[in-house]
Amino acid sequence: MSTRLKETFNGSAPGAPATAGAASGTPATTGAASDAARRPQPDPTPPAPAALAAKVRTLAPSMTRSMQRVAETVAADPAGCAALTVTGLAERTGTSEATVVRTSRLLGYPGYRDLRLALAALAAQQATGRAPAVTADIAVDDSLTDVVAKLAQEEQQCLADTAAALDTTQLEAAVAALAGARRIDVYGIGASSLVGQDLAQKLLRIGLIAHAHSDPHLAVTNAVQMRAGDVAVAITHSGRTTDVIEPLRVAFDRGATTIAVTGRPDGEIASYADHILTTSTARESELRPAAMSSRTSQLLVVDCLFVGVAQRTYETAAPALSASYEALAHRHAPRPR
Amino acid sequence: MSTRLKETFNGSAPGAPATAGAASGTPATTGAASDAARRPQPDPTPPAPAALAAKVRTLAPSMTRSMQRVAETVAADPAGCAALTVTGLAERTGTSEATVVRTSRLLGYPGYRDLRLALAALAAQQATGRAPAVTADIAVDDSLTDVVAKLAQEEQQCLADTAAALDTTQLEAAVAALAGARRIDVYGIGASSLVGQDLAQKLLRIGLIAHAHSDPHLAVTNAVQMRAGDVAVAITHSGRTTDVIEPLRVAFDRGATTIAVTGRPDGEIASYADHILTTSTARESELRPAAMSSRTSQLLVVDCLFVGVAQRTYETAAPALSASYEALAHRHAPRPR
DNA sequence: TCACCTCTGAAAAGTAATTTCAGTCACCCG
DNA sequence: CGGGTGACTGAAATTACTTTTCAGAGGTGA
Repeated sequence: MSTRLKETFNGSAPGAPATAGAASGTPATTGAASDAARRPQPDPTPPAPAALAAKVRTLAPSMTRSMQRVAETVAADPAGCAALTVTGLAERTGTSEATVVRTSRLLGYPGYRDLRLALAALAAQQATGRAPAVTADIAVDDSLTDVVAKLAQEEQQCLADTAAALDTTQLEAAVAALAGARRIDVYGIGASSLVGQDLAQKLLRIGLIAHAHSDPHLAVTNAVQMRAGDVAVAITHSGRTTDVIEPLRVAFDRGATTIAVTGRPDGEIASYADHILTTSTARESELRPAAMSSRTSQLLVVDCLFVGVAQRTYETAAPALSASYEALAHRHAPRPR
Repeated sequence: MSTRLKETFNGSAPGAPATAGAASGTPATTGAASDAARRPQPDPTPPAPAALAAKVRTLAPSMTRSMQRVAETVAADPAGCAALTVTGLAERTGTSEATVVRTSRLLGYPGYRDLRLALAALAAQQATGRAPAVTADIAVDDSLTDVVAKLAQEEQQCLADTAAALDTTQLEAAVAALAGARRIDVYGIGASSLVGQDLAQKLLRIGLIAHAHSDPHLAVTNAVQMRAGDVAVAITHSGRTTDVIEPLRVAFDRGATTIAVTGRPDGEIASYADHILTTSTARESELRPAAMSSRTSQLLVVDCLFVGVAQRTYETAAPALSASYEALAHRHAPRPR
């Protein structure tokens, strides 16, 4: 059958011998025209996406021995072959460049370049497909690559859980209280102390009077000063950290509005909280103590509080934000490069 | 291979006195000298797999305008760009072939050919992967429900980007250094200070001697005491916070092993870091300053460091972890219910 | 304003892909 | 059994694409 294409692909009819440049652009002779006309489809298949192995099997019978070698090599190790040039692949399969190109054509690509691209794509698909859920606990002998993947995965899950479980009504109330507060105290101990400082830093940045306390004694001392119109925020994952509950109780008794950010909305701390924001907890393992996921979760809640407050005090918050940015500029070395 | 590329920017190597040196290093410090001597490796970046969008964001600030155009085009439409030749992409972005090649290099590939391969791979992943994830900026009039959803979404993305872009080799080296450290100093200012404290807290928990400094003067004072066998960690998103660079430089000069956790691996801080861990940067908007995403990213890196160290010192870490847990038990109110 | 320095793209140089072409081999027919 | 025929193959020539070089444009600081 004439389908046995004359190696040449574009309409360079044998009519014009040698013929340098003219080939592509020239409208051409009758011979070329009819050739083009009779070239309905070089190959009915569009650049195959990922069903390459199947295609190789289908087409194998119509291939010559050398071409089969190329096709099989390619199907067996897409990733490896994608890294090779024509010459490289020719060598690896013990054939010539011409054969590689011919194989590429037979498989439905315009040339080797495109086969190579498809190979890279295929390799990527295989790679992602082969990476199933990494839900397993982090083990002592996990590679660092695994550790990174698992940690990222777990924290992402934690964020999703927290967002889904967060009570918008409570959040709304908490934001309103913060936005109108005369002064804000934040209580947190240990890991939660950092979250508290983060909140206080952010609120300060938009012009609110906020202070984070991690010293239980000082916290209580300060709490005594609180009164109606003030807001106290307590952050504790367990919901029963006495050193944090105590100042919140004091502030509550003094008439301040109290907010609890906790993973145990039924804990003792709930008794003294006007608004409760629940953080979620991920499974924890030996190497991944609760502190990690609770922190992630708490920070998301804190960010939500901050953005909410910033929205409601936009008139003052926006200028304050850019001002604090400007003020820090000179603490940085001159632009590199 | 033999083609020793000429235009190689390899400015990535901090030592290159050509550009960076002229600009910032002019004051002629001892740092520059020891720096050149101890320069770790020419290009720490392996061909990124799929973290391309993140990488573009990270590197964008250090790119010229035309390069940014190329990088953005490529990040926005990997599939489309994979089909283009250098010339095609140059035309599409209104630049020249040279610029496209330069951009490819900056992104960590040997040349355009390889970037194109990676693009094809990325496109394939995206195609099989999930929906494009629509992330609009947070607006002033968004409802709190929207705010929660958007924040959670963005932080998740940030985690994924960070994990994908994290250089395992660097991480491995950093973990090894920390695990064997005689003492560990952590430098961080502002928002990064909290991350630093988090790291120090965690390391303390597993029996290492770690201290976080947020006072620049005290940090330098402490850095002077560092010597070989000690490890200094600096955390700065911008990579050019002088108050953090300074103590790291001092520790570096004293012979300590230095680690930088930064969003700008090409920043000045790179000159004094034996190991660089790159955090990724999310788009930032007015209501969501860079601090938020950088913090999320930094914390993931810190967690990875911690888990890595805990694995390598498991014999002592495991008992230490449970011991600290026990020790805190009495600070909690009796179990509710 | 001038000197300097970086960025940029046009074009040269180089590398990889494609096509040509002639040699080889197997098969088939006389 | 021998000669002819046609298909397969790889070396070499050609073409397409990529990379490097280089000089001018545009900006910046003195």
